[in-house]
Amino acid sequence: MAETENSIAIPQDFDGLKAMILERKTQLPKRLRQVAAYALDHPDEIAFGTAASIATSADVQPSTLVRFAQHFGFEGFSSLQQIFRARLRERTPGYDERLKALSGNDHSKLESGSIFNGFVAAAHRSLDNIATSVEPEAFERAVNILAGAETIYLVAKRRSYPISGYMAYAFGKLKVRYQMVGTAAGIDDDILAMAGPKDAAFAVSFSPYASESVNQAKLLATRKVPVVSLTDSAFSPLAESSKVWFELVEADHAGFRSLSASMAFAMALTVAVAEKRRRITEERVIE
Amino acid sequence: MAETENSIAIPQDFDGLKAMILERKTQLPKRLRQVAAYALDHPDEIAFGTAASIATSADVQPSTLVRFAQHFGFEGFSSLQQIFRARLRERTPGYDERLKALSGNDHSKLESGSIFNGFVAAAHRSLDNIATSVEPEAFERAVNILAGAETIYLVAKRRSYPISGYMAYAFGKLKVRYQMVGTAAGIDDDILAMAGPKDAAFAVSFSPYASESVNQAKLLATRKVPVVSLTDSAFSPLAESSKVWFELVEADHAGFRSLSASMAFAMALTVAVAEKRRRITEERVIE
DNA sequence: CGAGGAATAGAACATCCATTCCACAATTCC
DNA sequence: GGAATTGTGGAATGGATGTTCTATTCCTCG
Repeated sequence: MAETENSIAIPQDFDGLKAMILERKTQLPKRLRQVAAYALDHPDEIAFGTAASIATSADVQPSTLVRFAQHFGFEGFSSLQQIFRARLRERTPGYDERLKALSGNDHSKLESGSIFNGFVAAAHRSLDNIATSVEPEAFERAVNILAGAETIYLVAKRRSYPISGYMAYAFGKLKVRYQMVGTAAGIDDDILAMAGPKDAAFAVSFSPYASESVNQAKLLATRKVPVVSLTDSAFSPLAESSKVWFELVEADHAGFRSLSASMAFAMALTVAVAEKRRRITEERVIE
Repeated sequence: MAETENSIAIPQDFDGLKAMILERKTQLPKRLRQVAAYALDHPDEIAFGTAASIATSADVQPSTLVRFAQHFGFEGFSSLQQIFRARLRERTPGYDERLKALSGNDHSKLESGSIFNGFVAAAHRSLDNIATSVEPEAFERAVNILAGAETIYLVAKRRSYPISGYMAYAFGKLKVRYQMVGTAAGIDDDILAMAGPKDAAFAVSFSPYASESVNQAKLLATRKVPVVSLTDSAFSPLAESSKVWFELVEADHAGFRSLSASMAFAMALTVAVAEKRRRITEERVIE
């Protein structure tokens, strides 16, 4: 038997496959057309089912599925199935278009360009996730806790440090009293000793969790200081010390995780807290 | 062996399962907790993978996966896997609807929600701009300059400080020698006095330009230190001191400019420099 | 109408899978 | 500190899976 298709490219994504199926469906033999119709009508079934179960549903033989896949250039049914699974994986809206737009620009021609593109794409993906992963109610509670605090303690190390660095800058501008923890070594405990129930803390730590940050958050929690935290897993040791915590998974490129979503989150939180404070103060003045 | 759980209901959907896992995670044995963390962090992997492949990824034995499933009342791993698959099934349709849902999501109903949405949107806009505004050739030149330097001096103040803060962290991880300028007051001049033509500097400053940063960049330029800079206007005083400079306009929300694009840029630059260095070193070794 | 070739069904096969089982290690509880 | 219990790793196993092969059926065209 001659190779059915090796001159024309094998579809790499679902859209490409769909287009190819539609293009050829009239020339397809009876059973294969039957499979084609079923595949486009029940893509989820193809993604999750086994060849046997799909064959039963589509009322064909398992071998027909294999032949179908091979007709479109795949090695077997399994490799065709990957296309259907990938479709479910990449559910983020607008993501595909963005990626295509990126890879189409002239950055990719140069050596360092793909690195640049990669990080921009990772940042986009992170931001796409953040809107769904952060619950508005939790955000509101976090804002209330921090807005009610006399002093806000900022806990972050290493990779998370830039985030608290920004918040420190912004809080300063907005005239919100804050205290950074962990800038100079040794005096952290003294600083934390001043914190009390009237204050609040914001801690950031991503895996691998800096043990210092975790311990400081724990210490604050035992001192009845309400802690709001930002982390990347429900299993983060930070979560247990926190009154409110946010799970925020940053996309990565080449193993370097983005900070864009965390940054956006930090900005929003900072400004929302300042805004809330302003309102509280005004109400007090009126009364 | 006694039935682990038949008094309490078996989770029927992903949210229920997630809640139960979080509830019990502290009591879970070591390996099972490992699986729990992996499962919640990589739900897609669980949905599509085989027990063997997942076990390898999560660094446990396949049998551990089965025991994990049974601990939560499932008959075996396969039935637990159904939960993860159902989760993907349910949230497939409607790319367009999803996009709309995002912009009109329930964040906006709450007080602080619009602030949150605003910052995420601003970050997206910034990133959309960055790909067009940064010229690949310039980026390549910047990478070459910094990769050739003995020590990289990082100059940034105030709002830009988090950017150099991240770069310092990443350079440290990547074993690239760097020196931050402007951390402790007073000794900056001494630090800068050590810089020479063999080194290079990366300066970040957005309007209103911190006069310190501008002056330090000037000083470095007169000492023949090549300067790469990131700023937001062609008229920036930084530009004249720089060998290569990038104009990067961040979108803003409520007057607070995003940092997401700058951050992505900084990450890309950092990694690209490290990558280039690695290559240079390898070539030297070969010769 | 009947030969030739493609398409198909169904069985056979080799592979891979989830699960079970058991010996050993770790932990807990007297 | 020893006994009992629980947790863990790794091999064994029975079953199911995707694929291949071949006999048969179904078209098509002379």
